Amino acid sequence: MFLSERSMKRSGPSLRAVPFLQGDSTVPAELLTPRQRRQLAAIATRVRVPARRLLYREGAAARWVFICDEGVVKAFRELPSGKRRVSSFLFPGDMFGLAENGRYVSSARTVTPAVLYRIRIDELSAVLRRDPELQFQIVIKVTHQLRESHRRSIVLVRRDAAGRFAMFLVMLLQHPPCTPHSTTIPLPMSRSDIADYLGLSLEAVSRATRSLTRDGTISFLDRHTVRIRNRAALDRLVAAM
Amino acid sequence: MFLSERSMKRSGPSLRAVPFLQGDSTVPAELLTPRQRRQLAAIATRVRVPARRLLYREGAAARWVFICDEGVVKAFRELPSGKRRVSSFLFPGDMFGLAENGRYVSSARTVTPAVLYRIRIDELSAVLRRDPELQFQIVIKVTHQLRESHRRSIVLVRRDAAGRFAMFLVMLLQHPPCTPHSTTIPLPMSRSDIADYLGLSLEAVSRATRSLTRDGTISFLDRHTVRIRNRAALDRLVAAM
DNA sequence: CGTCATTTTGAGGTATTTCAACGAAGGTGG
DNA sequence: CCACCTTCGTTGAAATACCTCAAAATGACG
Repeated sequence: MFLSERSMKRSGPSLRAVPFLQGDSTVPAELLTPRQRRQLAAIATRVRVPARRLLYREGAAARWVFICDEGVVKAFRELPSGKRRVSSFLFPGDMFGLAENGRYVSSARTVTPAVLYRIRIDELSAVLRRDPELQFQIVIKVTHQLRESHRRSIVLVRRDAAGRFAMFLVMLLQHPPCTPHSTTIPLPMSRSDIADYLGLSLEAVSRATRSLTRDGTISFLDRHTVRIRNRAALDRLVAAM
Repeated sequence: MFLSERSMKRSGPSLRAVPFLQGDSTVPAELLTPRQRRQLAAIATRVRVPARRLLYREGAAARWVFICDEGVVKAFRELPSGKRRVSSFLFPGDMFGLAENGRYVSSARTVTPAVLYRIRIDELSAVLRRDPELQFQIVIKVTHQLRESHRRSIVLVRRDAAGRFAMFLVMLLQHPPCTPHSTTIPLPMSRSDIADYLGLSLEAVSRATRSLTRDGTISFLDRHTVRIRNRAALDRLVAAM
């Protein structure tokens, strides 16, 4: 299916999330200890996947859970009308493929070339039941993704395309290779992926980017690289709701 | 703070969710065994809360996690503009109050009189680490809520108010006291709560309900009770996207 | 039964969607 | 290396649907 490698080569999967309890970092941190990573690595296969490759299809029998190690993946659903909705982008340290009744609830496709850890669901279940400490980190991670999903709901309700796009950019700043104050942001996904994620038409995204470019808030080095030129203006736009 | 009772009176908290692995039920099932419920009950306080009572405020130090046993609760955030967004309604069997860095990420308020299990976060952490089987059910529950949040994102992107409201009704059919084929649905929350949940203006919700009433899809027995008169039309509306 | 909050209704303004067409980019084969 | 083709992205103009503001009607509650 994919090019796979012995999982020993690396230290094992990592999970990034903000935990329940206070620890004054605002940046999502690595949750797992080296021991826990090795434990996951023992049941994981590290696979290297080219860009635009379908990982699984909505409704298919779910055998594997994935953890993203490098690259970007999108989880999406096709609507009856043929429209597509991207329910989330998965970045390094994100987990995806958690099923419902043994079936995937959305499809997944790589956006860029990616390196993934692929873990059989039954093996993961077994390991988690054996290692409460590791499982606790999974609880934290899933909860983190739940909070992110709630935040996205707020984005989707905004009526202005530029505001939504601005929030999208700030969201990307939370993920590697960005830091919260990065000024250059890679946009590996296509405009229509962004549109499907933000619940806008492709044209609306295009007009929003153009509008932000024209007023000097951002600029494009190329189509897949944004430069923030006026962070204050961007933050104002994000807060204007 | 609230009226509290010995937690012994009942069998303990219940959690409802669709598990990862197949089990051909489409209806969310009770996850916990009687033993697990007793275990949670041992560290939980059962509190009876009047309607419209604030449970906690966004940003406050998070000491407790809640599990809804009876009634309906809303989790919401206030936006800079003063607008309100309801991020979720919590029904019996739902868990809420999971914090980020020791702080609640949204406020919570009872919609109806409610009975809640209140559990100290540190005690819950301790119990979960001690009981992997129980913790596994928590993973399933949080994952379930994550999927529901993703489904809601699809609702929010719809442009038509009537379609969003129709999906809201169908969502309510998933929760007690409804069954998937119920024809009478209680709407305990106010129109503006629904508006804040669906990302619409209060007026848009009102017009949507009126429109659905006029064409005979639904009718109102009173303002808080909907009767589905044409299920096929409702389902068509839900699917039209 | 009166008061207050909630809900409904009306009219105009605004932003996005849709439809259509053009321009740019990337990949393939001659 | 160039031509060609397909996909992706940009731009323009009209239609649609919701939002906002304002006011009336309904219902809840003491």
